[in-house]
Amino acid sequence: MLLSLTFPPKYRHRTTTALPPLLLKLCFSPSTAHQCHSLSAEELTFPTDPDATARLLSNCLSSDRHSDVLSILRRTPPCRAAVFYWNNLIKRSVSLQDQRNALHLFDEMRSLKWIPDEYTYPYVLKACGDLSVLVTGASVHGLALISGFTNSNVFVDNATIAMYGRCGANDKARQLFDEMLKRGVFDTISWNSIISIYVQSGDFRRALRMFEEMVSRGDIMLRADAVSLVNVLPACASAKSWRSGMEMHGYAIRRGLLEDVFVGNAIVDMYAKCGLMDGAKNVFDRMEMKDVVSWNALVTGYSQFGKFDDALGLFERMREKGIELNVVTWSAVIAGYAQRGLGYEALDVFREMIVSRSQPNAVTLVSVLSACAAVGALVQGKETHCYVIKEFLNLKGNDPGDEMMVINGLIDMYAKCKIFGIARAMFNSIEWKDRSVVTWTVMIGGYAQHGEASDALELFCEMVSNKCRIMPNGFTISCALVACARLGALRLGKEIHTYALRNRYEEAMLFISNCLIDMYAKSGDVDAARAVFNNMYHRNAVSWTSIMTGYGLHGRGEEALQIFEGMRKAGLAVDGVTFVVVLYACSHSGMVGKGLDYFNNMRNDFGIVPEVEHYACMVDLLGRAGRLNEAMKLIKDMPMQPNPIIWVALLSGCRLHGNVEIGEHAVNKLLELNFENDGLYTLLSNIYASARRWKDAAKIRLLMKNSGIRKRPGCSWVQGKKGTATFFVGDKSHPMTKEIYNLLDDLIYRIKIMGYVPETSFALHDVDDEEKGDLLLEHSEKLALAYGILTTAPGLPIRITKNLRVCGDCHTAFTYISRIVEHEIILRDSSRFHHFKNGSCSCKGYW
DNA sequence: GTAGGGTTAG
Repeated sequence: MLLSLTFPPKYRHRTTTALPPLLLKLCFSPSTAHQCHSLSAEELTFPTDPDATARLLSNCLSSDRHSDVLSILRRTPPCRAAVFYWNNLIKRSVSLQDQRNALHLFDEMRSLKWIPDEYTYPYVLKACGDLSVLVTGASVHGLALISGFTNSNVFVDNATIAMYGRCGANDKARQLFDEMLKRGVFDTISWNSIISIYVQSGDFRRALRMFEEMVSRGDIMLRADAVSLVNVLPACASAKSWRSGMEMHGYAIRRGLLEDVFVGNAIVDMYAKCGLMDGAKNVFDRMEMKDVVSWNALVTGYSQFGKFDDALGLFERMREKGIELNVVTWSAVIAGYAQRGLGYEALDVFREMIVSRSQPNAVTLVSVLSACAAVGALVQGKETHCYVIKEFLNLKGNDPGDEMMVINGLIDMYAKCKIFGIARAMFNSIEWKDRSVVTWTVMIGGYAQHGEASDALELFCEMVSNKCRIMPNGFTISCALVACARLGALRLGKEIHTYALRNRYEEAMLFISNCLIDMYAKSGDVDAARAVFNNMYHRNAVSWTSIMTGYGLHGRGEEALQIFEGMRKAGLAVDGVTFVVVLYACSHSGMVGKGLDYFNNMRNDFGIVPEVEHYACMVDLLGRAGRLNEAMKLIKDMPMQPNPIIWVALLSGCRLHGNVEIGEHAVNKLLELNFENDGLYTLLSNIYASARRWKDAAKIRLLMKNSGIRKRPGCSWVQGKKGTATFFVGDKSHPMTKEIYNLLDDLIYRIKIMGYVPETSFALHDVDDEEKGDLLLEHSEKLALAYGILTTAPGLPIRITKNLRVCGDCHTAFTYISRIVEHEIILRDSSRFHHFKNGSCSCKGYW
């Protein structure tokens, strides 16, 4: 129909039955001729005059009627002169990012017996490269080879190299490049292509070497141009080789290439990524032509090297100057806030972005979600989820990888807001094949960090099982180790340690090792933690503080302080966190004098102002040592408002030393702060019970009952040969219950002879002492110990973990029992580790 | 041919 409108009327009644001689000559096969004969009546209006066809094609092309061009080509017998029009259609398709269509056009033209020329191949090869279809690309390469274009036309060869590069066949690309070098037929583009391949595949060193070789050849015909620099500068940036970058900067000045805004931008970016912000700023200031990319490069440089204020200043200047902000600018600022944990500020910027009608993309949304995750802003996170559904997901032209990233961001956000139900449902709804390592990792990490450590490990095991066979990355390993640390899952932690060593996680080894230190220390084996620490190539402040915390946890304060001195000698910056750890180690080791010294001198000697956490450590330290009045005085003299942690620390001290008066004070303060939990009431009730104030203890229990607060049940677990056995108070569900209780009876009988007297105040119940002794017998840690003794080979340590603080009576009983069993008993409670051996405990009373 | 993003440790 269209055709009939565009044809000049004089051709209307001509038919194609009799082809003019020229066209006949150019017909390649009878089949095409046959097609010409089988046109419908309407289509018979097609011009038979080749000149008229050429004019018509030219007209259609110049008036952008591309579908008409195609229709005409389909009806025109193949001819060399008109291949140009096919090329044009293919080129257009490629530039419109419709690579599939480009390949279809190529197929169609060949099936119609047209012969592609030296201009066709580069476009088609580019389409193959963009689609990363190696097999198709190689067959196109083969066609070009038979047709005689390969090895004779530098454009086709360059395009072939680029195609192989995009398909990941770097060796093949290099082979072709080397052949071109041998023949002496190459140009700057050939070099740029091969260098670009190395940059894309992350082989920055080789890319830089190739660039140097290119420049040092001194070939007048082969000059590195703006494209070469723009190609290779990101390699300097990624490899952090600012020396090469500076040489390129010099080269750009010598060759007058700095005027190219792309080159200028690439140099600014190179300096910024190498952390040389002054260099970046200098180049930026001297650039005559700047665009939004120049600004963005500088803004992100400042943001990523901790100079976020400078980044924000630039952002403001951009706005003052009326520079049109693009999605990258907005995203960079949002991400900057999010990374610093300033989630609400990030959300404000996002709101502004929407108001200014900038269209957020995947990167923006991911940053916004990470902002929500950082501050646990569930409502805003859900709003963002709605936005994602309405404005982003299933949008035409979305990159599936981008969609996946946003979904990962959503899962992470829900998990960090502790909405595991939604997070897990989203995770489950993703098809197996679509789940990436990151998808698994955000889910595992979410569980691990927010108290669902066993779910984390279950998922981790599923991920690496034969069913899934997903290779965890460094992040995954770290998350799994965090979960092990939480559970004290030494056995699995060790397995993961071996796995990490076997599978070479070099680039993540700092993180993994730091997690390993923490895992070993929190699983009771601080010496293994120390071994990991000693074997590290690189250590950072976290490594030092982790091993210090480990020693602190185990009451090995002297060693912790030695580590602290080592850290200072190694020239590492000491910060507030370091001092929290130092004071913590002192308090768990009863080193009151040392702790006071450090606390009193930290401001003068290290310039660190004590914050509320440091005061909490001091209250804990004095409280554990029974110096409760001093602790009270410290709280009174604090320059800031005491927070619940301070009062809980004081209350624990009161429990340990039976101080009713100060304990009541602490509880009142906690209630004023609306801090209520089961632990608080249990502590107070314990304090009353130990002072034999049964009525008050009963009152508290009644209060708990009436206000619906239930004491979290004590729960202990022990790692046996056949996995982990868990015990609650009075638990009789274990298959070995009979043996366990028999052994306990026997042990208690024997330690009573040695002088053990049940400390009945720890049984909350208001019953006579004989019966209380029985209730004490049923404490979960005692059950776990008996099970441990029954299932552990003599000489090996028994590792028990308790969810709450260990009970005082159990502590005494364990001390006695450690004299008669051939095991070291390592008990981890919610506060610290106790190593019972030969009738003494490592905590030396400071528990 | 340049700029931005998700998951890890004290």
